[in-house]
Amino acid sequence: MLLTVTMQAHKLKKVTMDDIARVTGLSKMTISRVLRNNASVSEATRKRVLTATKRLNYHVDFIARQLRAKHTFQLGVIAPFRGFVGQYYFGQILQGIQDVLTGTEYHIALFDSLSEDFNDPQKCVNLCHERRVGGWIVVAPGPGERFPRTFVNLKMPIVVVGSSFGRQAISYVDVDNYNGACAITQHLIGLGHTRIGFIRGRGDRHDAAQRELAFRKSMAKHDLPVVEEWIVQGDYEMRKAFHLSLDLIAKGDHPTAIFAANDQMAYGVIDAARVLGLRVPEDLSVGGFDDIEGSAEFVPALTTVAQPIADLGRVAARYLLDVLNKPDRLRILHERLPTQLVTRSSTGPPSQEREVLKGVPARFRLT
Amino acid sequence: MLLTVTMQAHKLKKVTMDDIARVTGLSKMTISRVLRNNASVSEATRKRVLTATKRLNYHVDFIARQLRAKHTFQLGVIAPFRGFVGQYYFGQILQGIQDVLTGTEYHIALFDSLSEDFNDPQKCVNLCHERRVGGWIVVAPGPGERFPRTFVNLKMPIVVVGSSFGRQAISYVDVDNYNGACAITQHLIGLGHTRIGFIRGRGDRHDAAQRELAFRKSMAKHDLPVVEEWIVQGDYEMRKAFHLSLDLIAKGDHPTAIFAANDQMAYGVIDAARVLGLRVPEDLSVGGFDDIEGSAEFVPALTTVAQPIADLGRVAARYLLDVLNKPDRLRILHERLPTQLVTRSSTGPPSQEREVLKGVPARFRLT
DNA sequence: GAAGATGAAGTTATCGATAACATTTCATCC
DNA sequence: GGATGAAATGTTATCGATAACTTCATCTTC
Repeated sequence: MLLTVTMQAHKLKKVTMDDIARVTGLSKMTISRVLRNNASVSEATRKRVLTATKRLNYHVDFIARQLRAKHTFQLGVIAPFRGFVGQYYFGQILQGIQDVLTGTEYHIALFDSLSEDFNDPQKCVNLCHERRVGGWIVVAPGPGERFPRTFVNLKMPIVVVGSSFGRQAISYVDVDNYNGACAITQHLIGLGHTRIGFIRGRGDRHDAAQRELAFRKSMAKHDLPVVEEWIVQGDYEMRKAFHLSLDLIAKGDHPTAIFAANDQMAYGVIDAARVLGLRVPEDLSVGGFDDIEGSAEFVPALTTVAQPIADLGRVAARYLLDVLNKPDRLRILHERLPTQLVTRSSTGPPSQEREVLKGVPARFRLT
Repeated sequence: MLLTVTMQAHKLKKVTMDDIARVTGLSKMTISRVLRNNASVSEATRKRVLTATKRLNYHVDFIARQLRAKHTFQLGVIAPFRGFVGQYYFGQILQGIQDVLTGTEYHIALFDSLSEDFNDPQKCVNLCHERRVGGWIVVAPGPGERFPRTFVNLKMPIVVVGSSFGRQAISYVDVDNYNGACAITQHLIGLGHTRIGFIRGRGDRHDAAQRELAFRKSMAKHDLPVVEEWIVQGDYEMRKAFHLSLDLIAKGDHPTAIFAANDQMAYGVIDAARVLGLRVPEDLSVGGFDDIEGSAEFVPALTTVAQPIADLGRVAARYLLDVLNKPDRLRILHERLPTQLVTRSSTGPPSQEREVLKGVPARFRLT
């Protein structure tokens, strides 16, 4: 339904500083001084100006101010819209960024990293020059994305969140995936598990690789064998992990513990275990990574690795504001925030009895 | 780790039109005409200008252009960061908006509706005046939020997504919650169910109310009794629905079908059924609403109501661009996009046997 | 009481692009 | 060949705020 209303739309005859100047009999500059609150103005005129400002309903025009300041008081946040925005992880980062920006004059401009604007090198350069944001926060870029490097070349302040770029001259903040994954693997080993499976995250992701590496190293450190067919390729989604786990568990000889590279997949594993009649953690311990919303209330409550996701956003935003305030020197930030092992009820010592059976209950066994 | 590199940071000595004009021996205005591609310029000068433009690596300054155009070529998207951004629903809407904006000069500025900027009336007016966005898209405002009205009063182009504002002079796009909920209720009734439970969405949400109303009316239309203790208050989250369902089903006398007001809650219901040993759909049919990612692959595949969520964003963005292009008349948009019933395997005819038993298997029964 | 310091304003130029108007050029037509 | 007008280009003013400089009055200080 589309009503056409006869009505003057949004026609701004904006009140400007000139108007205030005329009304008060002062000069435009004095008005500016009062409003910016930064130079010597007598108390009397200050009052006079503020009164007029209120009476005429004056508001600064940011665009004009920006033209002088030469940037827009915005931070550009670049994230992959498809499959990422709309996830808990992204929401938390955004929240963290906003936390820092609240109370400053800065706001968020949001861009889709999957759009042509970033993947066509020419367009990318244009965008970067034309949209005069103060700095860029790139969220979870894949390893194939080249635009962060372009931005650096153009001398734009930039910080990457949730992907490490090694020792390159690109700033980043990430969580410490490696040590987090070590912690949970060692937790499982400490409980007495020797037969541990691993469900990988998306193949193209840096964090997935880190978590796997940590798993392997931790196993090796304790002289435990890594069974290659118990390491399967997931995609960070619950469904895939569910089906993978059905296969994995249904094999006569299955692990007593599974470390899924994120919580979503851990849910899938538990779901599969339940379908096959295995109890968690008595028959199968399951560990996750992320500690997403709901993992604490999940039944069974999930043992996982908590990431300070919102802090990623906070650190990134603070870094950029800092760079913008002191643009004389460009500091490069390489930071990995510590994670924390959260022990709940989805993991426990392996049941000796089950270990002997080495398989699913007979009624579920594939023949 | 914070390295301090001695390096000149982002110091723009921008190339301007004046530079191009000087180099080519033309006037600034001609340069502008070539670049904006809109007036008569000879092919020769056009080439000359474009060459120089490339050679000097010139890029328009959006801020300056904005100052003349009197707006920022941005659409302001306002959404509740806490608990909403980071959800599938939000991601889809954003994607839809971006779809429309891609190829235009417009970009997205993102604001948190929960921040003081919008809830303090004074700050809200300031923000609205100062950030010169072309128009505002307000995503899923609660019924208590007053700022959409403020924006309308200030004559700002605005459109609300995912909440209806009745016949007020505020534009909105929403899905047709009412008819969608009717469809799935009738589907259950059509299968032969007469004992149907309902799990409500969040109490303060308009869509939750609509879905409940539709459920009640549909039941009444078929002369079926609405059992009040089978209508329980959920919160759109899986966990709550899980626990509510445990209680609901564990009562000796339980419904043969449950309509959960969204898919997340439907998952919770199914989970509870599984824990209590009920088969879905043989012992309990479960219907959802939303058709979120994963509902098709869920086991059992979920019968639900598909919403064209991304279309909400598309319609909203298109409406705003339209208003901005023809600002002479303000059109008011009231649109409810149709939903579609998706029949999958989580619903089926009630089992006669179960109906007689009217309860959970004896071993689970509370005594 | 004169020189200099301080405070409170005003003036001018500028950020970079573009609308509105003005001018020049040149082809076309009776 | 002079009138006509469209095409191609130039000039000026403007968007709104602010930095940098200037002016003027008042206040110190020896």
